[in-house]
Amino acid sequence: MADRLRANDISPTHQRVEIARVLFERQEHFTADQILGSVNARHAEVSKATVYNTLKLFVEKKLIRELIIDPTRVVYDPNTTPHHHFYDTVSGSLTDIPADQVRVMGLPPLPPGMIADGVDIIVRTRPLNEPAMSGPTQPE
Amino acid sequence: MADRLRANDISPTHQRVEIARVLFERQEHFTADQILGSVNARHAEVSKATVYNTLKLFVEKKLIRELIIDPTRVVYDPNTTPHHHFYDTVSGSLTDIPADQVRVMGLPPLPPGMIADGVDIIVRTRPLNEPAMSGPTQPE
DNA sequence: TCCGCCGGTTAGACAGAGTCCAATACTGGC
DNA sequence: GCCAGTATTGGACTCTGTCTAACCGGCGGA
Repeated sequence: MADRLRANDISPTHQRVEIARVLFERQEHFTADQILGSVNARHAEVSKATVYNTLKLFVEKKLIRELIIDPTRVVYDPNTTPHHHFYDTVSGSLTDIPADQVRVMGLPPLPPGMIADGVDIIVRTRPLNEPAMSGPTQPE
Repeated sequence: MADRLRANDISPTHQRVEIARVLFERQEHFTADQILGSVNARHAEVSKATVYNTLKLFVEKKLIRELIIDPTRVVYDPNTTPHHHFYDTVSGSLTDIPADQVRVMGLPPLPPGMIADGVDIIVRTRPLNEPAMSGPTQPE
């Protein structure tokens, strides 16, 4: 794991390795808070500030992606292959959609002087029986 | 404007009408805070709580849409025709993309027991010269 | 060995968006 | 005009994320 960080130009401190371990061993979507909890679960030793610093660093170095989907919290995604998401507006859970099958056609040209930074597709879903969507996210 | 609210099953109180006026007269994207400011620009007449209550109500009644694009604040969109967005990650500005030309192909079937609630496409852009963004998402 | 540098970490204060609550004001139907 | 139910309100509160200033520790140089 330390090597993986080194390969991405990140000096592998103890804390960073712990955080990377949480992110990459279980290939899931995490909030900063969940990572803070997971890392400190056994016996605690990473601060909130470091978690935020480290996540920001990992995003910069493209080890993870930041997902803006839930109005209340940012989610970090250790899967950096191109993909999109199903978002269950009731439970708040995310499911990956591999991008290689997906094709988007008919997008207009970018505004002048701009270049694309990425295309995100979010398919919002809800359980069949659920009355309707009023408020997103009801975690757990 | 009162009629427009009544037509959507909303009793048109003064506050709601004021808020609706801000949203629909200028056809732009607004944050809750901007609306609070706009409505109270002349002299204070609507409280923060009411702005949030009303926006939530309007979303429920489908007079406006909620856009989750910026990590720090929700944006409300008075344009309810199907459309997507360019998002300038540097300036934060949003531009509409009419949906009628856009076609998405190859999406996998929904997870079992789920129905789609909508598909959002966000094309993140940045100015040509801008040194790259530390911010959101980097697919493709 | 000792020293000083410097990147990394930290606690806790802080900021901003949004929610909650209990009291009060208003609206609409009669 | 009265009343019941609905809407509004200020203010306290929560939560996520940021900032700051102190501190820690590894490493190179003398």
